[in-house]
Amino acid sequence: MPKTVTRTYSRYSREAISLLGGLIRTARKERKLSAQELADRAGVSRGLLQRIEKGDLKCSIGVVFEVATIVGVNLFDAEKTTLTKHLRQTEDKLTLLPKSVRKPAKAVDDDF
Amino acid sequence: MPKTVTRTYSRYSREAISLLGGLIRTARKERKLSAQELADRAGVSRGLLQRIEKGDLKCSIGVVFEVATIVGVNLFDAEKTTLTKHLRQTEDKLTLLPKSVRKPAKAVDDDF
DNA sequence: TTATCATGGTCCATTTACGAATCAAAAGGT
DNA sequence: ACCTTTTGATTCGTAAATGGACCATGATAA
Repeated sequence: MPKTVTRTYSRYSREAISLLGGLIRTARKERKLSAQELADRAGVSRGLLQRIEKGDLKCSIGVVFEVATIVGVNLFDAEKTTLTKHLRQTEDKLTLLPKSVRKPAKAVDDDF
Repeated sequence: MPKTVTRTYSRYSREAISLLGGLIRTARKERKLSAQELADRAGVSRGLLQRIEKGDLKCSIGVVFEVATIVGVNLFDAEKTTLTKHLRQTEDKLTLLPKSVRKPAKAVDDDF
């Protein structure tokens, strides 16, 4: 018998993704797009779009973001700061941090 | 021969997800977690975490959000307004909108 | 009311993502 | 310098996601 993978998700993750799906659905209707139309524009099946709008945790993030972008729901509001700028900043920050994370071997002498 | 699905993504989607991965990686290192440790906590393999941090568009959104949540990267900052509140608001908005989207059959007389 | 279209759900075939194991290389502590 | 551990990158088998077709129901325009 095949073993089934059961993932656990935090309440926050579930709610956040559910909210995202709701925002997408709302935005779609406000723009008067049928599910099929939006699905076509995003290059996905209508069934998948349904799951996205329902907040299905197992949809690929690329597809979800793509659909969201099409109807104008942006996670990172690129108002003041552009996304690319953020990207660079993140990279910069990473070069400052140690490249590999490592625990001290034993107890250090700051333990009293 | 099996036909291969090739998706197209907008620049925004790619950059946003890439940024998200970078934020996760930065947060992980700041918290001095090894990739293996974070992967364990999230219940995913180290390989998958690598792809997430790299900004792989094909990872499931649930897993990405879960990892992000663990290291403290929140998409919707639940500061002032809680997520649940937003959820309710979205639902309310949906009930106001027409339940199905439909184009008018012919030309309406508001075209002059 | 009626005809039309959007939506929701299910089933199946196929593609794909994911976990596990492995290896090489780089990095950091001592 | 040495040794340990993190990281990056493969490969492969299996479980899961996705598309497509289908049907039933619901909603809306005429």
